Amino acid sequence: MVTQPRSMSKKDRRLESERMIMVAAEKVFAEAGFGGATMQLIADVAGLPKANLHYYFPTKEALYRRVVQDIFQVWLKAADIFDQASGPVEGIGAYIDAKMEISRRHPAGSKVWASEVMHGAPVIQDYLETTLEQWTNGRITVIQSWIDRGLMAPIDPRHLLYMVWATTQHYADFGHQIETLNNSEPLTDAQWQAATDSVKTIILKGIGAKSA
Amino acid sequence: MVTQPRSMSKKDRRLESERMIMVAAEKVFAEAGFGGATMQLIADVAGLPKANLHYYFPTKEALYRRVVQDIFQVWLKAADIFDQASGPVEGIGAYIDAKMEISRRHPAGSKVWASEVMHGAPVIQDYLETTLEQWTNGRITVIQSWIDRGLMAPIDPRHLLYMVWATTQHYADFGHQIETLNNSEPLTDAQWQAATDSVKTIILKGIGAKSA
DNA sequence: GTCTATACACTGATAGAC
DNA sequence: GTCTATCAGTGTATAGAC
Repeated sequence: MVTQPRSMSKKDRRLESERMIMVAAEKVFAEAGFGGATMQLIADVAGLPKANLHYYFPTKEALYRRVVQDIFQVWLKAADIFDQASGPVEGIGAYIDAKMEISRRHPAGSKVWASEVMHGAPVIQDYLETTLEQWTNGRITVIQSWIDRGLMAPIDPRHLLYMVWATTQHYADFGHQIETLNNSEPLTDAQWQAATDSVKTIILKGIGAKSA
Repeated sequence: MVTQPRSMSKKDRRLESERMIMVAAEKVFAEAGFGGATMQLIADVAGLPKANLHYYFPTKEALYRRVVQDIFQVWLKAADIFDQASGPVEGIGAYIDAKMEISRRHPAGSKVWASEVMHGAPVIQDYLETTLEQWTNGRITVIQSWIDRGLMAPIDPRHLLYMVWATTQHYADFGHQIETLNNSEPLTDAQWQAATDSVKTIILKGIGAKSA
């Protein structure tokens, strides 16, 4: 636990405490799942007594909900880059770069998201039906316009998006398996770059992407 | 619960009971995770009193271990098709077909496997280090030989395998999300075929695969 | 082999002193 | 706001009748 400067306002200290708890919670939820995680363990990782967690978050489920919502925001923000692109090479290439970077820097978040969806999205079903669906449909329109302009082959945009999600998130969600198959060593900078290059090469070539 | 014919031998009845429990366990572990699953719920799904589970499987963990091992066997068996192929179009194409079929027919198993790996493979770490590593290295050798013979582009075979795993398993592990984005309807036969075709088209074209 | 009843441990949540 | 002590509920596992 890090001592907080006394110069902080009450609001800042509350936000700081919440943030510390959520960092610990994300890690524990990712490693143990919602059912396997315990408030005691989250408290230990955060360096606080268990009762403090219940002071800032009324229930375990409320804490979990906040963690999942946070991840979704990070994930959506990374997708902005998509819209600034003039064509599939720039747009999908940059999107793959951004998602691979998140898998590398935020693997716990990706795992919590995967676990939530795998269990039927009991907590974020409404986000899937509103925000995610709208975002997806918007991106499908963009990809379709690239196809119509002859900038890429007539691939179903929806399945292309699924492939990008699946492939990039795999390096976070199945990171343990990948590390085991890498002589139980974490991927080096060069290996992450090689992974990203492989993914981009196969997908961009596979859809016949041309620069705009 | 289905009444068992009295013609069965004791051994057959034991195997039959174990199988019924394991089918229920796979479903419950997939939906709730290891920590969220309860022996009571598994017993209810299997149509047996809770105590019977402990008669056939000493602990919850032992039952879970058997479920994960079973999935791994199914998964390995589907990969045999890889070795009968003369080139990447046949080999990788058939492998994608087989894995998509497993995702469709065995989604619960795929989710249990994903969950196990995401949580650091506490139960099947030894399989990752032995069987999976050997299988992977063998397949890398095959793919490399295709590259050397000019049958496909010089893609890192390891990342190609990861892409096939990620993409095909995504349709099982994230099936709930995909269904939600499909107007909350399960994919039809035609949609599964379109998904499989999209995946095969992009990957085979992306690696510049040629028939042998 | 099968089931009911129960022991024992642990978890989420809270009361109340400071 | 923070912490200790504790409660109520649930979970795994087992004892013992049939």
